[in-house]
Amino acid sequence: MYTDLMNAPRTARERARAELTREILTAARRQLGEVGPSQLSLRAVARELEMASSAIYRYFKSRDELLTALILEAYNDIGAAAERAAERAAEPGERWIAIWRGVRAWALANRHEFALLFGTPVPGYAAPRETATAAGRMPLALAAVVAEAKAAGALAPPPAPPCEPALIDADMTALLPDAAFSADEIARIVLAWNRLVGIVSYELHGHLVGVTADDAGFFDYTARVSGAFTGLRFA
Amino acid sequence: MYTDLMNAPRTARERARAELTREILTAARRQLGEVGPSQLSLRAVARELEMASSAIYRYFKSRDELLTALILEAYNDIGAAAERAAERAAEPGERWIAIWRGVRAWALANRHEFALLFGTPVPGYAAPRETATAAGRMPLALAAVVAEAKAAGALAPPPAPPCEPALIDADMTALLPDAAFSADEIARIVLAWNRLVGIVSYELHGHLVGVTADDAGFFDYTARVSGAFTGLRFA
DNA sequence: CGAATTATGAGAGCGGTGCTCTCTGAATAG
DNA sequence: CTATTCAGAGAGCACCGCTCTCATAATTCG
Repeated sequence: MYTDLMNAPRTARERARAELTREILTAARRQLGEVGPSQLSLRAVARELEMASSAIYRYFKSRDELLTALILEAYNDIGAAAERAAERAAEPGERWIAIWRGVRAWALANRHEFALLFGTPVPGYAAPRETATAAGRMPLALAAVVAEAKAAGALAPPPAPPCEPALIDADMTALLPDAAFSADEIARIVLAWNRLVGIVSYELHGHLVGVTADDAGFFDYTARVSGAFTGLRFA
Repeated sequence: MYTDLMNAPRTARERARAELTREILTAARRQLGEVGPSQLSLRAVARELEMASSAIYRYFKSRDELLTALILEAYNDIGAAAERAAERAAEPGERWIAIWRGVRAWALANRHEFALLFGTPVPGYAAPRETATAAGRMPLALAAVVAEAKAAGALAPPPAPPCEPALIDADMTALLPDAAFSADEIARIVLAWNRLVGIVSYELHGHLVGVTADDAGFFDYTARVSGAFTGLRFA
């Protein structure tokens, strides 16, 4: 089910299958953008594609599986947005801000996808193995900036109490290769990542109305403060 | 609709109405705890109460209104948990940690309610006026600790770039009365509040699996780091 | 008190959902 | 050419939110 589209289809049937799978996915994504995850209806997707609703089940064995596929796409999408933003600036501090702004812009333009990734998990959903790498792209973009600063010797010493190494998963240190991050540095990157999606979620969900007066400005402030906390220096 | 239960009912009808409204609410909350917001079904609540599903609509004119009532309850609940936790410690640093732990404990024990408050907003929901004060109780408990430290002259100067006053809503400064907080101090409290629900959300949604090795320990680290960022001093 | 009004509950019904099953026809494999 | 696999359609099940009508009970008013 939801067979990998990249394995070159040979027969006409396989080609048609791959094509229709993509069509279902793009139609679903379109509708997701309009009505949000909870309202996304398999039957509506089938209607848009002018096929029987039962036929969809030949391609995705449940609504949850369709949503999972969309989650994977969205993770790659927001990760790509972060990576693209990172390329638009050279100096670590500027790169950091660029990534933050890029992620926020993506989230504002794709709020339902963002909700799908970081909002309430869909009930029947369990993250498959492949999701992890896609999900890691965005935080890895942040980590790369810190690694760059560290390599240049421009990483400021941590201000507050340090994080004990035992609190960080061993897989995590292994996942960040070249930089040889300390546990404390990893912890700060994790917190920065958490802060980024946290503040965007707050803005998207309306928790900041009557609190902040300038969402974009407060976001930039948050980005700088969070970067400084991670050890970056700003102009 | 969803008439205030506190206005003393006089006639038998009003008494019965108030009673049944409460029964619906508690049944709904029970089911919410089991299946989560998205799966909460008005018909199932009606079945549990052995009444026709259509009769529920005499008390809540839609599923969204029922959810709104549950949101209000949950906001007060988590706020009360924070306030109770605050009372269990005297010194500001300990109070801060106590509140954080209290909120986390509440969230772990009421994950679906927590999702209702800080997860993806329910589609048809628009926060009514009364919700604001209930929603403010938890962050206000945090602010109170900072105010206490400030009054005692024990608030450390801010480490990183300050927040410009223009970024904070005027209503917000007016809402925090006695403490005469600066915009920068408010911004830090807002960020601490955002961090608290952000890190709990990450833990609840599984974004920390394979990242942290000890959720409770990492949470405590986050609480300390966040407190220090806000200006508190820890032993 | 009796009549008029109002609030409440039950039931049927509408259009929607996810999902399963069976049946038919077309593409593939041997 | 035949046997098998696979894609699609349709009917149907159980559930959902919500609306409407109708009868009955509680309240208010003359």
